[in-house]
Amino acid sequence: MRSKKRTTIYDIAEKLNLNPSSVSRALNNSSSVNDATKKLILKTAKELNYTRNTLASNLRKGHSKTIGVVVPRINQNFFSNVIAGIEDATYKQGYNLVICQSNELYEKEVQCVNTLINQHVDCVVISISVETTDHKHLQNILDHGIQLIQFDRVADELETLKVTNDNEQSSFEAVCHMIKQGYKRVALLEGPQKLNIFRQRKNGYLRALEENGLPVIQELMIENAWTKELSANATRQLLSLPQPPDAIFASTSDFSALGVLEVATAMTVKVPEELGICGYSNEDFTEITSPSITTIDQFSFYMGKTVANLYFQEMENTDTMVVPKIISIKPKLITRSSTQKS
Amino acid sequence: MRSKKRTTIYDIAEKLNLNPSSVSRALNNSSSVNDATKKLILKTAKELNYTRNTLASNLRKGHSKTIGVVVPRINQNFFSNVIAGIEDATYKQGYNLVICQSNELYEKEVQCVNTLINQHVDCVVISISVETTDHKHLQNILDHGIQLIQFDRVADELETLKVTNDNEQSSFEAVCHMIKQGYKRVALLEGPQKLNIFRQRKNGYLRALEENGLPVIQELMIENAWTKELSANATRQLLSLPQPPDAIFASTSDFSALGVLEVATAMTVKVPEELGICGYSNEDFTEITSPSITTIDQFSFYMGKTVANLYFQEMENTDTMVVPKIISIKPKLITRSSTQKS
DNA sequence: CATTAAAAAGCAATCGATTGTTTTAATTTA
DNA sequence: TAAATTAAAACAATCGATTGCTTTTTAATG
Repeated sequence: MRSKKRTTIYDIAEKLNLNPSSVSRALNNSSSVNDATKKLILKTAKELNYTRNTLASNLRKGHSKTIGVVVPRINQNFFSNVIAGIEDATYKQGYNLVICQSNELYEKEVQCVNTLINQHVDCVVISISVETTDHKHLQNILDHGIQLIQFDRVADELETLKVTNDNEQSSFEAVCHMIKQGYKRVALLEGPQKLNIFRQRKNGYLRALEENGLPVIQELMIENAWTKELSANATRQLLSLPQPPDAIFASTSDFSALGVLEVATAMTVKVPEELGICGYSNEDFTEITSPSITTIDQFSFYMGKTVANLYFQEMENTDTMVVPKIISIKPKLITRSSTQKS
Repeated sequence: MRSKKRTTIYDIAEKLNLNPSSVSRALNNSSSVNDATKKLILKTAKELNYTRNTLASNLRKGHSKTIGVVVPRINQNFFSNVIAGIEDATYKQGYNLVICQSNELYEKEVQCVNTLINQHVDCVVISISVETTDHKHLQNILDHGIQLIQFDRVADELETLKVTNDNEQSSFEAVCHMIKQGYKRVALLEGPQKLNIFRQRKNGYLRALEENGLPVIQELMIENAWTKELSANATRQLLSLPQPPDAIFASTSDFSALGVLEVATAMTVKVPEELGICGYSNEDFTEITSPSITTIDQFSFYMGKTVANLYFQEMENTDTMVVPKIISIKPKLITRSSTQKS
């Protein structure tokens, strides 16, 4: 099994009494090979079951036609959709994807990045882990002359190509929507503020309160409620307040929103009449809970495509300097029953 | 950006007035390099920001330390979990993953496979598309001396390493469970019978009927109901029958089960009292529908790990022949409200 | 028919790391 | 101190494809 030798251009050359270079050119459809011999070479290649050794080819050519992707978790809806989007776009260009997951661990993220650098990928696409505050490893990518595109969770300090969601604006709109529905005490479940996306969402929330002339109430803002369980706990705490909120913006995820909904139901607090709920991400299940959950769609698949296309675009300006560029995608508020107070 | 030249072992050698071979050996911690020089080389390598060119290394070594994965869709819970499992296991061994998606298209699947062969991956892990009936491309993998592992949706005819779910048994148990709950007319929503997994599930269904002395009723078995929409249609059709079923086994997926549930609710058919529902896959949402949906857990993450470990195991028997081997994982029935008739 | 231009094929270096073999240097033994 | 042994480093070929340059062959032109 493992010792089977593969056909190379030398084998083809030898069989046809030609020079390997001609074989190579023929296989690359160069015009400096006679059509007849070209046909002959192609035929023989097929006969001998030849396939190009991409390793050798890329080594010679100086690139790998490979894009490395690092995400916290592959099996998370948002990320797997982004990856699917990237794959969709890169595949057409003959590029391959090498996927790594950091598992939200800084150490593993650094390892992943190093592996990708070793692999000589042409580009690294990354969404950083929650633990990541230091960016030496990202700088290292750049130092190796490798293109770097950050998406979603990006390191603001590092000037690179970025594709982000406009978290601030979408959160603003979500909270405005809730206020317009008549909710007056809107609570916020925050994610780790280390991550810029969660800071932005908080800012959107604050701006919405402000623009609607509502006070900012500290006890209605719960830090680090970014899992279903943490959100459930937070909800219990919030609903037991002397002055409980009449709405909760689970800015971290739909899973958090789900946690809220479950606790509310358990405590016989009526949603949406007594409590409005808004999540984030538009997971499939938000449509089918009862009541269905208002949320924000991030266009994850499209985001992936955007990332890929950004790379190909930048590829083309060979000689010009790389200018840090940020593409911001505007997420869409999906209003559902969980916020239909009226 | 793109013209930045990377440090090679030659650069290090030149700087230290040594031979590249010594540098290489030092970096590989060979014993035939003096400890002092080894340290010096390592230090210089770090200074010059050296990283090994895996392309060159692999070319020389004759392998790529890369595993190619082909799945119908990356962003499908089951598959992304399997991939996460594979990644988890392979990462530790210093292997990389190249991921492709066939989008359920035969043509694209063939293309993916060819790319992976070109890439000289060490192993291809595949779950075939719904369109795939022909297996030349898989044979081709073998012919190139590349290890091949099929999982979940496998081509029975091709003798390779396989990791599968025991679909027959789990379906049998699911239907038995429903019958035990008192359901007497259990309908079946089938997937495309081209795929062996769907054939097996049907067999399990049939065996359950037989062993419980229930008749097989043709009009209760609906072909090709493998999306939410198709299942919804099928359900409408089933529930309008003069003698409608009192339970539906949506053997294709939980999404199908969801379709069933929605139609039942719309038609004011009470679940589980008047209609039992069982899905397949244990998607997250099955827990939170009302009622929650009985389903079957496939241990997808574990399945991925199993695939990876199978490869590493087989790696070790260098000289022995590869014996076709099948690892069958027993899925687990998760009983929930949607089948609690009593 | 000789000369020139163009087409086709061959030659050889290159990408960067690895590794079997040889040479040199250092150390040990007689 | 010379010979033998061992350690360390140098040399050179190799993996397979690509590509600039040279040579050979063929076709075209005057």
